[in-house]
Amino acid sequence: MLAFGEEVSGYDIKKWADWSIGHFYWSPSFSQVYSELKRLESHGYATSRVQHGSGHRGRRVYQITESGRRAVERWSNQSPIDPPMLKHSVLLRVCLGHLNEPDRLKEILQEHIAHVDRMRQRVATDARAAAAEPAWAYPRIAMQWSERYYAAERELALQLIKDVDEAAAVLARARQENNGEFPTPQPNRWREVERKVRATDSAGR
Amino acid sequence: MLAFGEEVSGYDIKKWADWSIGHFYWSPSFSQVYSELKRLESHGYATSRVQHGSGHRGRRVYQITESGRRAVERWSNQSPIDPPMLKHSVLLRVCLGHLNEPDRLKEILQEHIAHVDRMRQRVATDARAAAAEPAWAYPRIAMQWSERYYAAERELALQLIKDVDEAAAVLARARQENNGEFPTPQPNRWREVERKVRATDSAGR
DNA sequence: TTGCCCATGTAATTTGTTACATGATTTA
DNA sequence: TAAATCATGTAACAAATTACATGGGCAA
Repeated sequence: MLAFGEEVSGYDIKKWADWSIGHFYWSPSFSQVYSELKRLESHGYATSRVQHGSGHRGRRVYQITESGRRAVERWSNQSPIDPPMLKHSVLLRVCLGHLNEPDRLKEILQEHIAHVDRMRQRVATDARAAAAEPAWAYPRIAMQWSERYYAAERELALQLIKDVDEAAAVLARARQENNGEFPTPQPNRWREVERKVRATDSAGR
Repeated sequence: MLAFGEEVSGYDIKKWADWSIGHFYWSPSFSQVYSELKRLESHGYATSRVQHGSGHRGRRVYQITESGRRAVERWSNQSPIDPPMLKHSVLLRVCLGHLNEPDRLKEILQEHIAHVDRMRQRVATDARAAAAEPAWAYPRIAMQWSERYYAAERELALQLIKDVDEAAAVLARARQENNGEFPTPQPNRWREVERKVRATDSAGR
């Protein structure tokens, strides 16, 4: 975030992260921001000074160095693009759906949708605000992406609510044919499947 | 994953995680799987035994206990539903777009799309395979969700490629008006914006 | 018969969070 | 003037990865 050239404090960075990149990249805790800033400085990627007076009790502000700018540019241009990492605990619950009542599962999905809608509203407002500064042109299109991402997330969750009924029906039918017991998959059945899938997968390339 | 009732080893779990859960929840490293299994056992949530012979050099397999089943059921039903966590380094690069040539940025987005397409193909095949086992009804709809998620990701990236041109144009124009220098945002300008946004945000609730 | 993948783990390290401490400033 | 928020940090802990070690089975 220092790469935008502003002189900012750790507190600023955390707040800004919550506001913008937090939507598509997790926002670190305050304590980590502070310690990473120190690390950046020790590597010569940033310099710091303490701002006194004018209503502050000594706030340390950081500024990127030329070496730091080059390093982040190098990262952005050349580092391998690793796949996005997602930890979607709601989907994890769906995957373990047989442990919940279908209605409870759908309730959880509705709550999830409500949260997504709130986030979408927020990022939409922020994206409009970002339009005021030309320097924020790229952060702005990233925020617009987030807005559309939340919209997609909503639609996917709605579809999933329908699918829950279907899965519940499949399980109920299998249970009947299995004397009321939850059907256990054939031991290690998924391993054959995975092997077969991987074979056709590598053949396709 | 033990909650499906099968007796599995750490290796099995890791492979299965890569295959299914990995699409919507990150897949842990082998070493973590092994140590977490030990922890589960120490808490009485699972039992283990060593399988000998038949082409194995002593593989330790784990099975969930009743206490473990109740614990995961409790988690799934009652634990607070925290928001999904995303770490999308491609979007991070877009956000830092002013460090790259727009063409390089679009190249990165194209590579990302290619990766997404591969993953989508894989999960689609896996989801079809999962249809064979009634016990996999819920994992299956989770995989179908992943398939649609990848489809959405693709569309979002395509839109973003268009937006990059727009942002590049905005920046170029601002640079001209700024004697060829990259425009720096007004110091802490975003803080006012954030304050204003938050104010209207809380008023809305 | 050599090299590769399967399989299981340990140790060291990195990454990131929570809990706590502290004081200054704003606002109700 | 009390409570909330701004602001900066430290210490302890938890989560997760990488590097490494080891041996068995299988295919060229």
